[in-house]
Amino acid sequence: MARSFDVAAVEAKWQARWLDDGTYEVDNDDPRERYYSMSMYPYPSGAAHMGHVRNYTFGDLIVRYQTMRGKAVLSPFGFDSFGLPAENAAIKAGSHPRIFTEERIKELKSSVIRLGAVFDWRREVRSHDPQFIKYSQTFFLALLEAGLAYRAEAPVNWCPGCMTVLANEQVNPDGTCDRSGDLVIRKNLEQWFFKITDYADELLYDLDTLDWPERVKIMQRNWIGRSEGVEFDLPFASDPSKALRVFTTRPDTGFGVTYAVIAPEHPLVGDFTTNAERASVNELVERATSLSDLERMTTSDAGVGLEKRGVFTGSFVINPFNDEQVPVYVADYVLGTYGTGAIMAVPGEDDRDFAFATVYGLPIVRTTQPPDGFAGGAYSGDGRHINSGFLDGLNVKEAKVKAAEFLADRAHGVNKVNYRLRDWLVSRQRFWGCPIPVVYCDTHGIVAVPLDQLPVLAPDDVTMNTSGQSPLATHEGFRNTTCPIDGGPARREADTMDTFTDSSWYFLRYCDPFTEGQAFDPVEVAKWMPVDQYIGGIEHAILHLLYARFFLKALIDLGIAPGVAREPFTRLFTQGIIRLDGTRMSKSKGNLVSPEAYYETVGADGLRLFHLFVGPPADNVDWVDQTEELIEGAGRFIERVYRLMNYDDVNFHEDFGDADLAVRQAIHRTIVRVTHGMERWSYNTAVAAIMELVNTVSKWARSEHGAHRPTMDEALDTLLMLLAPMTPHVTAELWERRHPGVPSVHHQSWPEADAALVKQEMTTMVVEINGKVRARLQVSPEISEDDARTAAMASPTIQQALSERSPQRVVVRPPRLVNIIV
RNA sequence: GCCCGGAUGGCGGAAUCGGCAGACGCGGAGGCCUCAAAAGUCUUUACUCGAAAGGGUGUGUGGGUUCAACUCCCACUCCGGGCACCA
Repeated sequence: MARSFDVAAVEAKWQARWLDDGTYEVDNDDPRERYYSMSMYPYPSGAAHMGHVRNYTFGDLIVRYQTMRGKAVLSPFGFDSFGLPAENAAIKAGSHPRIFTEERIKELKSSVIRLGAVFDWRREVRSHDPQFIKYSQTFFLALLEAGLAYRAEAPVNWCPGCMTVLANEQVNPDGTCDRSGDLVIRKNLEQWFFKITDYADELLYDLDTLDWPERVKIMQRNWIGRSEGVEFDLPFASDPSKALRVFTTRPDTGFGVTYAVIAPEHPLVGDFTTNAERASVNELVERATSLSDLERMTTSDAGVGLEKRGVFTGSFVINPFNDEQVPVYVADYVLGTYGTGAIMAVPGEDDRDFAFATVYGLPIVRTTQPPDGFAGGAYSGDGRHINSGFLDGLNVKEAKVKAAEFLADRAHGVNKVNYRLRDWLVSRQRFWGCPIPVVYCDTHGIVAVPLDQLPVLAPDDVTMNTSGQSPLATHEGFRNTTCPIDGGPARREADTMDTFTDSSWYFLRYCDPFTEGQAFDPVEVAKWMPVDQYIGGIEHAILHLLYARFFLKALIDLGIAPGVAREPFTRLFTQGIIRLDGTRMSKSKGNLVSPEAYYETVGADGLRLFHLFVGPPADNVDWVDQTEELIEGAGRFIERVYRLMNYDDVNFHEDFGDADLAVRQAIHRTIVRVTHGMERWSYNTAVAAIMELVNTVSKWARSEHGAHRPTMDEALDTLLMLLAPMTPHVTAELWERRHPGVPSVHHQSWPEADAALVKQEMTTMVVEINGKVRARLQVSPEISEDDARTAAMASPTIQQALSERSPQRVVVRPPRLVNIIV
């Protein structure tokens, strides 16, 4: 496209100026009302791709808009610079991940600047910065001291591809690694955990206070998986002094218990197994515990026709509800890590139990009356209880209460809440992460590295192997140290922390990276927190957002972070993804579209405008052939604005006429529409409103009648201000030309609409006959019901359409509509 | 299987409350400008019957509520996403 101005030069000029002038730097003692807007800090993967562009376009629009609204806007940027890709790339290239990472940061940073996105770069954060490491380690030790970080042996998810353990959150539902796609296997290892489960309830209930997309909240609720139930004893039939403890959410179905199941990992498996059954039980236990989760699940998938696997232990327990003996099975569909690791099985009301009972020929008893026509197997809905002794006739809710009381009396029953959420496993057997700052001493065990010795930094001369051991473990100089307590020989922890630890507090560092010797001054943090608007990808709906919420709550409770808000992100916005050929655009898929080429044609402004206009920000964008034309269209629109500003051929006149008044009204109605769009993430309609105004003004200015000059000035200035957050370069340039020596358009106050001009003096009223539009009348918006009726009936077209017919009923809704029923 | 979200012209999408369906843009068609093209500009563009005036139909499908439904209710189809032995 031939441009009437040098887009690249104009954009370069303004980008340099915003940086040089520190236009978007904001001080902590700024007296204006505060607004904290941030996008999720990116993993530095090199030059920005279209997904970044889209993300930062929205973020930048908010920063510039809120600034024009008179607020002190905190707009920070940083890099999530620890992580596996850099380490793997460094191994491949025989280089160091730091070198690799810092190159990528440079690329990404410059392409973010090239987009025209503005930040207070003095606050830039990098996870691998020694200062940042120091404070991550400080927080680890604070959690350790408070008992919120602990070391335990646990069956963990081990990814053979990544050569590290993973958090539960990083394992896909099919049992593969979220990152590498390898099949994750189970290993028993000693690992570090953060006790996020202490905060399960708060993490659940505080979701209600957040202005977040509902689906993100739902995902977190499901992930936390709170469930209320009863834990109670099933006594051994052969030795009533011993019992199998089980957890259930449906104590009301107790009369339907026809067997019990114990997980293969359960410590009492041996006690239950009779000699006759020992061989088959051992075989099942061995198989179940050595299988990957994927294999374990695919061979026994619940209720979808695949056979559940289990064996009879030879023992029986007594159902306290009816004193009947029921057999105990070992089966791999019961998890050792949830509840008590054992269940009462109710095939009549539970799908999984039903499937198992069907295969093993176990009795099925219904205890809830299903509705008429119910054709399924297990029925888990509400209904009247049957076959249930003292519970008969009650509904589920009533029966639960009574059954729980009964169990409390008879079977050591207690009400119990269980969560799906597990503690957060933070150890990683990798190099490129924050070292865990503890040493192991033969005498004193786990000893924290003293604060004055932080940060513990990894040495550079480490062989980045992929042996499955932490690379740091083989570096003797690092590994061998002395015990801080007795000075005796000790070994350093060789694992590093999950990088989600870094992203759990970086937003606090942004608030105050200036105070020496502290991660941040809580007084300064309190000025900014919580984040007013957080923007990022839906892929972080659970992991990052849950961890960060936990971390802030913990830091507040430890007295480290200020307690101004126990939730870090008041409003969350998750923008849509960009898809190419139906799949998500990503570096790993190699289907990236680079923004570079567009900077040469339509500029960053054109690209930004396209992203704002193409559809609702939350929606996904399919990158198709037509997309190029849409981007061209955005560029064309900017051209039109540019030309409109250079109004050589306009016929100006002095008198203010009706046509000029109409333009003033259009200007002020546009202000309302655009402001509205800005406030509710409806940028596509805000852009449309501005386009309409440009069309109106163009037509008017070139009309024979000509334009009233002050009105033209008002139109052009307003247009520039409304567009400024969207296309910041060209608007800054045009504003400067129109108003030399006056502060930039970005320093102007957001325009306010004049209510008198927004008000319509005439509006269109529709007249319908039998719900079909037959006439449109111009009426006053304040028209009375009677006048509306009279006007409608008097309309010639209506008269004609009615002819002989007489209205049976007339619905009048002034000033919008009159509907005549005949 | 369960839970969310969605379905509107050739395309992206618009329509605070139940009250003018299709704003705005892309694409298409035609005109102007031009030696010609590009750029620009003007007109037109849901479908359909009609020469026109004018009429009919139309927001995934089928029902319902209402004077009036893209919007509310019920059932279903398809698409996207999440969860999936958590007892």
